[in-house]
Amino acid sequence: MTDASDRPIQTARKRPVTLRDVAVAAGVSVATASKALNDQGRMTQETRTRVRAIARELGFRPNSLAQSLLRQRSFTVGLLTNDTYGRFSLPVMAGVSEALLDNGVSVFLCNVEDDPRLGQLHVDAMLEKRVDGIIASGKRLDRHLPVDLADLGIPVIYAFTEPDPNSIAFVSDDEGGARLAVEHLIALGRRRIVHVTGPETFAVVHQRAGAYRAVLAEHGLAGARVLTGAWSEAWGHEAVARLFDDDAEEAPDAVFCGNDQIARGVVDGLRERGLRVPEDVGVIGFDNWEIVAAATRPPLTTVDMNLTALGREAGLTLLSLVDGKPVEPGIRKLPCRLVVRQSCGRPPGD
Amino acid sequence: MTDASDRPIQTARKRPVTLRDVAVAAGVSVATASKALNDQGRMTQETRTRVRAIARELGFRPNSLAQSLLRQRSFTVGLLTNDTYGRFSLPVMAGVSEALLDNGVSVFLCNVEDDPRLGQLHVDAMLEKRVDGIIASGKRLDRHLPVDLADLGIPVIYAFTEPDPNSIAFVSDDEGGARLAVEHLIALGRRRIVHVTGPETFAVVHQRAGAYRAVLAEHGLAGARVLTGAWSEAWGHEAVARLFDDDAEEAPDAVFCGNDQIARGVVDGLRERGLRVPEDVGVIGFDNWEIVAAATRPPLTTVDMNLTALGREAGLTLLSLVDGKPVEPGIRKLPCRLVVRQSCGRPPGD
DNA sequence: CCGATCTGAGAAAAGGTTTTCTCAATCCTC
DNA sequence: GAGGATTGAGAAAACCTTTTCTCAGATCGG
Repeated sequence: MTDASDRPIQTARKRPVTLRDVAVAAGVSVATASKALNDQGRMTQETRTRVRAIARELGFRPNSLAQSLLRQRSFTVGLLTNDTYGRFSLPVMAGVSEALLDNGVSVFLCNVEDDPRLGQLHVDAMLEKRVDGIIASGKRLDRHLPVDLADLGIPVIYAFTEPDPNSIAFVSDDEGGARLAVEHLIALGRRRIVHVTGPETFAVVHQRAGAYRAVLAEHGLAGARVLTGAWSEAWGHEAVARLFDDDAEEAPDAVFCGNDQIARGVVDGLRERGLRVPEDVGVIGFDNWEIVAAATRPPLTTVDMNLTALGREAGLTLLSLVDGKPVEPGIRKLPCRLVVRQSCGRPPGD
Repeated sequence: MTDASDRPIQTARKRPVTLRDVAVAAGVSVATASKALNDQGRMTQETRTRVRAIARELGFRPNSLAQSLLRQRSFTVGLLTNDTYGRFSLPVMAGVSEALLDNGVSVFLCNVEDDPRLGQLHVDAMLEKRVDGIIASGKRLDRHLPVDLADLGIPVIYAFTEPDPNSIAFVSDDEGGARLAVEHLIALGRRRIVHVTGPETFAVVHQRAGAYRAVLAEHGLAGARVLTGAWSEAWGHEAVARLFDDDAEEAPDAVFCGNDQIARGVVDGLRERGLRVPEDVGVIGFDNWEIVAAATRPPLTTVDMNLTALGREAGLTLLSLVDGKPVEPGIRKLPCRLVVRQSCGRPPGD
């Protein structure tokens, strides 16, 4: 077999066309070419259009490396997260990306797991690449990323993760979300509502449980009951056993769950006991994780934390900061949204 | 209330330390400073260590924009995907990122959905940022991204998505994966194995079904049966009804499912019929989507497509290409891996 | 002690773009 | 027609780093 040197082999990239090439082709100086393309400086309309036509023809793309070097601005930001499976940070990322794309800003995604060494590595890489700012995100509202982002010399925004003191952060309003859920159940006529949620080591567990108790109290309902466990289907399943096995006459008529997986376990557990959802027991989840919420039978009514909107706000705020506009430090809570499906029954008047 | 100008407000980023600053502080020229830091050129050891000490002291970080401009290499690549929820592309991304981080390369993540306009926008942005190369990924092996990546002038690698002709691609070996699954079931003594999978519009459905039939034939087993439907739990559930309602004496003793969600639906359906998994029926999934596979009761035995390894290979190959090394075009199939949990029973001798 | 070699370090160019400054030519006004 | 204003366009500096070239002084061999 001879050397198949005619076979197409991927290699050799062509030299990109520079402003100089355009200038030469148009018979003007690079300065004039630059001004023609940027609508700057003074020249005849003829020159301007000629340069532009040639630039288009040659497929000229300004080298953003050179621009960045000059402008001291890279039009690049870093998104740091420890949420490997993207459960929370991908929606945030979608929002950030959406907000920034329109401004010509690209996003470096860096997953640091929970490894400080990896975190430092990524932060160093971002700093060297001269990102204009950093958005820190995560999988938990009450845990720090394994890196210190203070005094980096560039703006930092926290989105859905534990912020540094005196920084700017966007988080979901978990109390508000819990209120939405419980008030929805009450509006549907449920009276014996229990709360099955995650481990007590999570701050949101307390926030939501507090709101749950407060709403019950506001409506004169006694018998608040909070069961904490894992964030898993198995725990939802087990919680049903605990709730419905002892005294059936006082059994709950609704379960407010700390996430959709627990809710799914609860629904499955109820069905195995011959209890109908939503006729006998209403179930409401949290997170609106489509893949779980929509696959549950019946599909879950749940609370959506609006993570994409949160990411969008974070992105826009970061841009303000990069532009030098002052922004008050503090934690902004963004409202949640109720997504009504079928696991609680139809709302009245619907 | 007076103007609280003493309140800490995020603004004003400090000017980064440049090589010039280091040189001045060390009393040498920038050329010498550069050489000192890069172990180049000739100078006394004393000068070298002094410059380095000062650089460290000042927290000097070379501006990678300037380096990139000079080296014609940005140490940046783009990862293009249309997999919004990251089901497939996040593991790929993890592998890519892992392979590149060690080489000082950062990754722009760009989600283009299925929108050609968005795709073009992202590709243009990447080209302007002078990425060294692009990795195209997706949620489906037999669909193109909504962008044309040919003739971009930079290397492109396809990972878990439909490649252009004559390009370089890494995909999972779905036939091999299916063989693993069916042979596993046969090794466990199952004889009446059916295949419940996704829509016929997917190429992988045919590939896997073909391998399934082939393995049955190789073992002298007749009665191959393929049921196609949606990639959903609901379909798995419904398939069980079709399979187990008609003639119970010839009911299957194993179900090979096209993905973990279908498998989950099958397991649930079987339980509702009083059939035990794995004692009465073995069930095997595909994808090894932890969140589904591990939450199923019993946990699913399933096929893992090794997407992270696939991403790593893609990343390393892209680097070779960027370094100018020639790489043969073609499609590389990477082997799948069987993940044994409990839904098929314990393998003999285990 | 003189020419050749070696050593340490700086000057300058390059990479691509933007912006300010400069300058020659043209136009206007009186 | 002379002086000033205006216009079109180019030269050069700046952004920051790397690398090649140059050069003065020191060292060495004879």
